[in-house]
Amino acid sequence: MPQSIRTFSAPLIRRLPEYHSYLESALSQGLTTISSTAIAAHLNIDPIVVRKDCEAIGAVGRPRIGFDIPNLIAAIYEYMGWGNLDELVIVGCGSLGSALIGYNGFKKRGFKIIAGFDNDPSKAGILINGVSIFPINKMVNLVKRLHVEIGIIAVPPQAAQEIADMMVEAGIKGIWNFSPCALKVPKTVIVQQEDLITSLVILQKGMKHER
Amino acid sequence: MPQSIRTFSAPLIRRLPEYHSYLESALSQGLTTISSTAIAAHLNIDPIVVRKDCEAIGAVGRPRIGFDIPNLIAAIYEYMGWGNLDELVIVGCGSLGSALIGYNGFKKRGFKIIAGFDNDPSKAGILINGVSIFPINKMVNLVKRLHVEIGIIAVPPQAAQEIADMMVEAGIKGIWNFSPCALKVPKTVIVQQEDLITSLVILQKGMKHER
DNA sequence: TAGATTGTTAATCGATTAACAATC
DNA sequence: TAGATTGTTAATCGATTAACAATC
Repeated sequence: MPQSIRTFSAPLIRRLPEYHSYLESALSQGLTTISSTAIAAHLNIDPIVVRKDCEAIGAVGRPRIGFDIPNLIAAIYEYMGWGNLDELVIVGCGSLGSALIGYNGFKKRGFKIIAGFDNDPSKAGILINGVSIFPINKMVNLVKRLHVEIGIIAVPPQAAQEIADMMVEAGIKGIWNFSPCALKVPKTVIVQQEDLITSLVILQKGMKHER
Repeated sequence: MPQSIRTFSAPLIRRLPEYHSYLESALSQGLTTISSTAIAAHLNIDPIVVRKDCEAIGAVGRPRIGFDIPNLIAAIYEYMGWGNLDELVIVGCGSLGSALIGYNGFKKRGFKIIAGFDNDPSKAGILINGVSIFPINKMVNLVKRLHVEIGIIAVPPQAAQEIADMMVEAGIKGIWNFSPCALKVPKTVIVQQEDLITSLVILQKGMKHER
């Protein structure tokens, strides 16, 4: 089945890395096959979900035996696109921005922050975790020239829309927005809102609901 | 309608703060009422969604006129619980943990980080953004004594399960987990997984889907 | 009144869960 | 063979979208 007609589903994308990490550990323990039941038990979810997800990414198992672990790992790796490298730029190099630049998890998943931008002139020219920081007025040209398609916004909310406009002008197609504010962008540009506090409220509400 | 039988829905919780921020700006421009259509147009969503959400939080509008802005703001404030103060502790004060401790957005939404813990002895006793950092072996007692119910985990993945176990022992009921790994906890404890890279992959997949 | 907007009931859609036949 | 597990089809559930009567 060609990639293009596979369905795209956020819950699936969230679960696959969890399967992957468990499969890696199972493989390192010498196992070669595993049942959906076993994966599900370890992750505390329903086995049917695991079977459905395997089906969605095109992995096939064998009745009575389960799934071949290396195959399943490869299918997840392929579906998640961890083999391709995607380059990112980030605008806003305060404490959150710096933490993102310093985060090691990007590389393993096929992402690389190639430049940072900040409106504080004293930051221009410095390196954070090996990434060069530029003044913000260099952003549009640099992004155009390097054909970067994903931009991270980690600036105060009042500055976020202006940065988003610049990113759109620079040809960015996807914005990962850490500012708690709605951005106006053309329909061709996708915004992934990362409102940390909202996640925390969802946790809090979930706790009250549970009680 | 009492709080307890209102439905709990994550998408709703995500949208309400966006309404709130727009309502605040409309109010500061001297408006006193607003239609769901106007809110929806500004946020690029369907007006029906806005009306449904208003209904869910118990706000009532008037045909032809719309919703009273102060009332709607109050209803959101109440539903989100921004008036109550919830105390948090954080374990792991590296760059991500420090960025969270330094983040200003908690206060406005009724959250406060009251202590940080780290296994690096050189950090014991220091202040980050006014928050005291303690050695990790003080965590269980302090959390028990202060009856803190929410814990943040911002440690490397290989240490996350151990910290989660300690938190459960300390009586924590909700864990906000920034480590990319599944945690095993009793059913009475809720884990909100905050896998940053997964959000980025969802953005990336959305872009490919769009194209 | 006329018409814009709410509130409500029904339809759609997607994801999860259930049931069960196929298969090794 | 017997039985565990897959693969598939159907049912459920919740959220979104649509339709429309009520109302100011």
